[in-house]
Amino acid sequence: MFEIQKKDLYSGARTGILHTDHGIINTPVFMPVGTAGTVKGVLQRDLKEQVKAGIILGNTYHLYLRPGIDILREAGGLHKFMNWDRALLTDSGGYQVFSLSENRQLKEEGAMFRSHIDGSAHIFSPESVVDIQRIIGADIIMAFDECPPYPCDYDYARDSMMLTHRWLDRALERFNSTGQLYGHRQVLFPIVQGSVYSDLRKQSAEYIAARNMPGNAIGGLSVGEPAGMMYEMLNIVNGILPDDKPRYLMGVGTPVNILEAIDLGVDMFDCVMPTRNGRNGMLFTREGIINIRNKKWADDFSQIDGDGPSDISSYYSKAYLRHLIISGEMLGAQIASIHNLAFYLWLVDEARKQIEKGEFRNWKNKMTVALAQRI
RNA sequence: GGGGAGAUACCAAAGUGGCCAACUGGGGCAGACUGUAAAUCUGCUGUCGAAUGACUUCGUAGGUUCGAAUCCUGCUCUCCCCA
Repeated sequence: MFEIQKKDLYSGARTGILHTDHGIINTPVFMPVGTAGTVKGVLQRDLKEQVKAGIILGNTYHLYLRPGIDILREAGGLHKFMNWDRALLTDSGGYQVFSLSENRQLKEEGAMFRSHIDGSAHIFSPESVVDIQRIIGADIIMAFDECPPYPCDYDYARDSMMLTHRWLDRALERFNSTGQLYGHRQVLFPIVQGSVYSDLRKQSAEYIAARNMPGNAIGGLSVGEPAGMMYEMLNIVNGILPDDKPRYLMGVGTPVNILEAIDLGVDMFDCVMPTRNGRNGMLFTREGIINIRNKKWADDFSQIDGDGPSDISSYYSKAYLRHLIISGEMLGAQIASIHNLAFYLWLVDEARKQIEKGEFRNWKNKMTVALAQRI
């Protein structure tokens, strides 16, 4: 499924190709988040033509609650339902165990949720989450895990990690005893946990590596811990996870986080930041971060990002986009989302080119300074 | 011409003797957002100061009172009803 093309001599960075039945994906890759079967505010057409996304995310928890698995099955899976013929990855709902923690109870069997929509009670188990993801039909599906919060004491982190491991083995059993429903291949990625504790991360990475799955994910990071801690954990984990399998860092992150993680050997990313922060007026550019709501852009009629990552980025002016965002116009959210996503895709694509040229480290060091800047 | 109501900060609008530099919306300015319960949330918004605080404000000019956005009088302006 995955083949490495080029390894950087001076860092852990590498380029690769990920094969799916919905197209091949060059790594490093950024995957736009489309929780409820839509990347918020962005047409599928624009995901292809402007953003140039080869793979996007959906979320098991959200899709299970609405529209529900019956509709998804009837539709023939999420690809058909949303008319997306490129690759899909579904998150398992593990993150919702974390983010909706007030509405949930954890047990060995699984997690009891209360729907954020109507308060109704539901149970997710490692098995049922595999079943649901079979019905959704994503190319890559995720094991059901617990994403512990930060800070998190050692005992909780250890117990949580071990629960995630037990859940993984149950998920694998279910996954291996069921098949795809729609004629294309599905693979399951397990998830490394262990909070910010080196020995737990090591233990978890070894456990996950031993399952010999087609790809491996790293979860439970960027939940509030300092970035340095995240890099430290990545360094440990990536030293253990097999080289010849893609490594997916879940939920990360800022452009700088992504470049640092690529440096440490991560291949796949997703994050709500380009879309959510875009809707809220934050734009990512090569020169740094723009808060387009700031008054200083009111009469700046230059392109949002001249010579930028998408046609949209150069088609509209900063002053116009500011006006739209300030006015709460939905076109503003669309433009900002498309631009930011295109920027993220450009960033990882450029990283890939730099790795191929053997100049990744130098380029990254230059870029991280500019990218973190507020302009 | 007669009768009535009103004038509060950028806008709207509370407040009717001390807890008022003045509720609340909106607007403005800034911040947050990392496997999306987020087109959401937070802070500030008279002047000066990092702050304790100081100073100037509730149409306008006076007055009553220890104390006035609030009570009294004159003036200016606005709106409504009748003719």
